[in-house]
Amino acid sequence: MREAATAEARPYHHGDLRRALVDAARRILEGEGPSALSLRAVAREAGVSPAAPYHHFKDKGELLDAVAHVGWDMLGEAMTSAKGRTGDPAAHMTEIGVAYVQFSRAHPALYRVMYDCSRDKDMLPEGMQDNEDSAYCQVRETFRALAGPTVAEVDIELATIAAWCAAHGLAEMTSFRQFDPLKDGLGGEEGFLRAVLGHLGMFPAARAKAGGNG
Amino acid sequence: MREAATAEARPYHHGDLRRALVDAARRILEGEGPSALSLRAVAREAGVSPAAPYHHFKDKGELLDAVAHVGWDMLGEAMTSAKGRTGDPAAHMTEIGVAYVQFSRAHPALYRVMYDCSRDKDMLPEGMQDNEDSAYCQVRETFRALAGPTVAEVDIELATIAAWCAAHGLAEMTSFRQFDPLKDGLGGEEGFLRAVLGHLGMFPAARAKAGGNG
DNA sequence: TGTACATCAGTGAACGCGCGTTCACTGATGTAC
DNA sequence: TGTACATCAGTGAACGCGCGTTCACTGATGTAC
Repeated sequence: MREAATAEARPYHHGDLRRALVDAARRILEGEGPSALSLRAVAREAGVSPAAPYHHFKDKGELLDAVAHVGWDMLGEAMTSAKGRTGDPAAHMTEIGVAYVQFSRAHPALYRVMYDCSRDKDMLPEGMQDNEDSAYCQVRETFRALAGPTVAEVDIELATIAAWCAAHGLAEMTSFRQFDPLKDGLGGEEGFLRAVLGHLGMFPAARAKAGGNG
Repeated sequence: MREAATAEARPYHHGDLRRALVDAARRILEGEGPSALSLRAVAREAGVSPAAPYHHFKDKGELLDAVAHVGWDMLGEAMTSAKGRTGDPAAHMTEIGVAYVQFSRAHPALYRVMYDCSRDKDMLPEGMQDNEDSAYCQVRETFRALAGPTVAEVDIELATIAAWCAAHGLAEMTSFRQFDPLKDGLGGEEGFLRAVLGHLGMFPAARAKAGGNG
């Protein structure tokens, strides 16, 4: 709000334009989707000239990277708190999976940007890298805790990838309207998510909750 | 080739411009990726004026839809022939899954367009619709054959969705370079695909082939 | 078989648009002495 | 405490670009008689 285009008496120096630009970009994503996210539109939304962003970002790509970074932070936090919401370790993976898809549903345009940024470079997005605190590592450590010491490292890695693929696929599919009747029959979207995850083998608790059939 | 920009003695009337435009679009996708796919570029590639496509397509979107249509046809065929390549019904799902991901790897830009076309409309892409011959129905019928008559319809539907999500997620993840070492350790990309699918529960034959661990 | 004419499928120039980026500039801030 | 000056972070106009689409047009084709 403070950074909106209607900046009445903003001083010449903004103070925190970098952050304001990232926020403006997010607002545009929420409101108009990824195709509206131009550098000029971001500057406009932040109430600043089209050249101003260049004092904070090398080019458009660098701004997008910053936006994606915020997105991965948000997703990581959503996953962490979903995990903390249940005391049952066996349910951790399912809760993380549900939280992942729900994040993508709540911020579809941001979610798109998070992957698009890295796809062009054929590089893993930030949240999937082997950093200390990445979202991906969170999933892997959850698997490791569930697996115990006898399971081979490569299998933990593969299970993590498999779960990630499933969640990402579900995140992209869930938006399609044709699934609405099915969702209604399963108690809403969350019921649908748990039912699908229950069929995926990585999410045993979801399977139980969804009725144990299949 | 015949429709390429170097059209020496093409007659005034093209004869089959509609098809030539779709082919040109596919050539652009293969060579330069989705971001290069403008209506003008397609016309250029087909050796025709920028206005010519409007005699065959209402607008750019309609051309893209036609390109996506071809893509879904190709994918459906790839899945059918993968299924036919093994006599073991238990392996059908896995072979279809591998074929799916391999198609996306062979035609990454086309694959993107196939989904992008429908995402904007929040509608299922063609290949996922409940048509007689859609790729999606092919998967569902494969599940139905494996499941037998006691399994509830909704579970067949959910299993189909789950498998589709997993395959789509894997298709999008497999391109990331960071997985290359893992692929090398698993006998190349196909080994990697089978190993990940083997962790996904929908693909029991892959699990067996990948070593049965996990 | 010839001819008039409607229709089809192209051309090429032009429209307005928004984009990413650069430029010379200027106002504000911070620092050395 | 003042002052000179370097640096920082903005401005606003302009650049060239490629885009989707429209327009009046024209060449080629097909058809009725």
